[in-house]
Amino acid sequence: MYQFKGKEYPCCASLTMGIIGGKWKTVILFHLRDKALRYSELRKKMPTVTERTLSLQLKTLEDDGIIKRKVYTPKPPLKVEYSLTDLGKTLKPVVQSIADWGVFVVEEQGGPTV
Amino acid sequence: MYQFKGKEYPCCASLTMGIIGGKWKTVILFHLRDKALRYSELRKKMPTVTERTLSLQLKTLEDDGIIKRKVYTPKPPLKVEYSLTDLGKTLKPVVQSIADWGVFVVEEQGGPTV
DNA sequence: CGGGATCCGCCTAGATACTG
DNA sequence: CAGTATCTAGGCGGATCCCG
Repeated sequence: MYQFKGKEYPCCASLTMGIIGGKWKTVILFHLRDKALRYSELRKKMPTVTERTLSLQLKTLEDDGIIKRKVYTPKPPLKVEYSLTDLGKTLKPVVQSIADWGVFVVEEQGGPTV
Repeated sequence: MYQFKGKEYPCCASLTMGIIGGKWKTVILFHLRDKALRYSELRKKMPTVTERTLSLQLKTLEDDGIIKRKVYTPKPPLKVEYSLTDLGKTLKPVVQSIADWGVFVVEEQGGPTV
């Protein structure tokens, strides 16, 4: 049994998936892997996600201590940037290998435009 | 846009997650990472999964060409073994890094029994 | 032994409208 | 600009029973 943030997981692999699993979280982490991004910048990089879902996933990642949210303006219009925490940075190799495999598979079978 | 098995993904990372995402698939792949296992052996290693879900996830992974199913007996009681395909073996580094991070996190914060 | 069939609950995520 | 509120649906996964 593995535990993290009060949740229990039957396997070390499922713990990680509990944190970065779901349809969008790895995509968010992938885009934040080497620079902070504003909310609107993330939306541009993820055109098919809804505002609500993006917002929810960001909050979940923040609660899990993977990303941090920094507000720059005291009053609207707000400027908010998201970036990886130190813990989040330890996920970079994981996210990278996930992303690499996606590229690998597309290049292997079928190929993209090649 | 990335494609695999007729499905479209907005990001290379989401493609991979489309294949190994979900609550159980990485756990299955983790247990199959270096040896073939029977259905009942997988169940023992994953006590909290239901038969239906395990069966469903195995079939999905098989359809995606990640694992293969080999039947050894012509009549019941059946002996069936699951193992990684060549494509599935290319996922081993990904699954390994996912599993490693789970172990890392547990050791970092809180620690297990230590 | 290794599942398939059925039924169902819950959570994830989508659509849309609205606000500090 | 960066979200929140509400409502909804679809699918994942659980429980149970049954069959080759």
